[in-house]
Amino acid sequence: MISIKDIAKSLGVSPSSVSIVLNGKAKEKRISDTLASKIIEASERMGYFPNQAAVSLRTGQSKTIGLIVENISNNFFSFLAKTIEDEVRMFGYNVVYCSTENDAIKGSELIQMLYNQQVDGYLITPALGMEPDIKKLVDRKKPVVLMDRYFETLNLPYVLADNYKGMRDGMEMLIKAGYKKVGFVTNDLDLIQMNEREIAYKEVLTSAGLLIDEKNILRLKYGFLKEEAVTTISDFVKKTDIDAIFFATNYIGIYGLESIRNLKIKIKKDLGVICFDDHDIFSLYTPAITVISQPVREIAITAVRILMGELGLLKRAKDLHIHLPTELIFRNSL
Amino acid sequence: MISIKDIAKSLGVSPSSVSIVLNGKAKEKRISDTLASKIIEASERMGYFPNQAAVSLRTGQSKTIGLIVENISNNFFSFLAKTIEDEVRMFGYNVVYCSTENDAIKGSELIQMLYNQQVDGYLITPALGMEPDIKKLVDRKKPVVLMDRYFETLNLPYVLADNYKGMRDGMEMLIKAGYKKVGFVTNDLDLIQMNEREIAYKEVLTSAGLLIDEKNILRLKYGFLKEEAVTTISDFVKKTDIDAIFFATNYIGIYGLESIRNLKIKIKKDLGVICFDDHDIFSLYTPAITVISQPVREIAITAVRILMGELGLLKRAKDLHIHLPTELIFRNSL
DNA sequence: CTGAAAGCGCTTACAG
DNA sequence: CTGAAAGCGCTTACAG
Repeated sequence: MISIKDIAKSLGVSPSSVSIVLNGKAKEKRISDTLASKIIEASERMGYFPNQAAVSLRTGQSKTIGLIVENISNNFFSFLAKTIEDEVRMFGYNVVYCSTENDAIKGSELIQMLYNQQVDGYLITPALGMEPDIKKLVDRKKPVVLMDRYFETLNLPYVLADNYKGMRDGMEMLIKAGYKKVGFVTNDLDLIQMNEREIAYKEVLTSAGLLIDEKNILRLKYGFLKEEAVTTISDFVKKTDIDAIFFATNYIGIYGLESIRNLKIKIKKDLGVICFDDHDIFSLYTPAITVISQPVREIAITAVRILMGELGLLKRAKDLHIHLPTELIFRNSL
Repeated sequence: MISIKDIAKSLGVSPSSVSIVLNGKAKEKRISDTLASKIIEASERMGYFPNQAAVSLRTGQSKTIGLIVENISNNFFSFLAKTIEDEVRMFGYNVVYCSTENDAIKGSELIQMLYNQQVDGYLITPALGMEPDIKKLVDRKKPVVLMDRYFETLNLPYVLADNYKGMRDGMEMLIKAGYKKVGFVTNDLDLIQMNEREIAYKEVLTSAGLLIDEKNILRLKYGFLKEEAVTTISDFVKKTDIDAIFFATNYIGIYGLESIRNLKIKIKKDLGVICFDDHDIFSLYTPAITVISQPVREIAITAVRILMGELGLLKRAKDLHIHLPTELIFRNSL
């Protein structure tokens, strides 16, 4: 590994001059143009690249972002991860990813690990219970941007879909289409984005003059295996008399499609189906499933932009609490 | 941030003793038990965590693995990433991910970036043309394990599915089921795993006494947008008289299903369908699609095990060229 | 059994 | 306009 010292020695100048020039501060520090160009030429010829560990130790900047998601293998999060990667790369940043699996203990360890690694900023889709650890980060002046969900008690930047409005859109369309008994299948996590969807579900029912029947709401245990989930949804559909079903997330919707298929129920004719969050499966399924699509790409881009603002690489955003509009994609399931 | 010096000062001992104890070398360096336990107690009480940048600079070990995939947002790779994350975490490692998008120029930059970041080891699904950059890594004594594909000219550890055998299995089943004109839709990347699939496709045809008709092979341009791919496959199906179609990857298969649906062709009755690599969509589709499933989890686990061997954290593997068996999952499309 | 010192590669305040 | 020196936080060879 060739170092600044090597370049300095080969040119008979001091390492500090080399450092200054390579950091683009030649003008500022009034290094002569001749010396500057000699240094640049030599560094290229010798194939010099800075040792990030040394830079990091010295400056406290690692040029690395920590990305904490629920599960990197999940569609939504891996797509988020890809956009984040592309966006931060434009600022010269790498990203370290971690999956919490919605476990606060694990999330806490991951934050500690990223902290030790000296990551410069954090993009987090927090699990319930990670609040204190995230607060600690903020206390230590680390920039944090939350995605997909947030804590009402923590005044932090966040970016997510407008879950309330998106859910309202979907529900209103169901009501307008004449459905009267809409089932809702969600998970049992007390996360803000899920809660907002549920609130909208209930509000639309109420304002349409329909009753909220708790029996029509199914809360799937998070961490259910596929088979358990599919069976539970089947049982739920069988024992209620709903005429439409709203799946609160795409993975729940995928399980739900399997349940419905197993029950040999005809989608649209026997049961209207709609899902929050799109997925390749939904457009390919027969019939294609109507969804509320989340602006995943925009969530990632916006979160990165805010984070770069906090890191001083971009103008600081004024608005730090962002709800991005969802899109109702009408297909063939209602 | 509290440092080793702070602990040393608070205890009135030297920083070296603290370092030795915290690295578990108390016995080896014959530090007294009393001092050792005092140091451990203090470090916990004060909430000490090592600054990884400093450790990295000093030891040359960053405790970070570089993961280079084709595209982190793709199902196969994000699942790979999740397993890798879990596996390396057990050794105290983090992982930085990058997507090449099958672009060698980008891949080259990413490798340089990871190298500067001082990652300890590399897990790479290489794009065509990354050979020289990977070779440079090896020359610099960096452990590298290739996944999903490899270079025949580079004697490096690799782990992938047994593409040849998997494809044979699928083709033999098609032949046995009586199909005579099997179409093959692949991409135009000259990657080893794709080549092996094509070789097996041709060999089975030949040994079944059937002709290889180049018109029955479609090579989709990598980077095709969804619409282009769907249309191209539709045109291909229309102008050939194939009785079955073998999709060479899951994303091609997903496009293909859409093409077939657009053409209003009946799967199984009019056209047998099989795909290399499974996906949620295939089991949910009507009819469910028969696939050759890759052992993604095992690929990740094995690759990590080999890498940890190279890093000296595990017994070094003897066998460094691993072809893992695929599984034929028979469903309803033939 | 323990401490002082050197050094990993870099940046920056300071001196000239 | 340029260089020598200090120091980021750690580890390790060396001295005692």
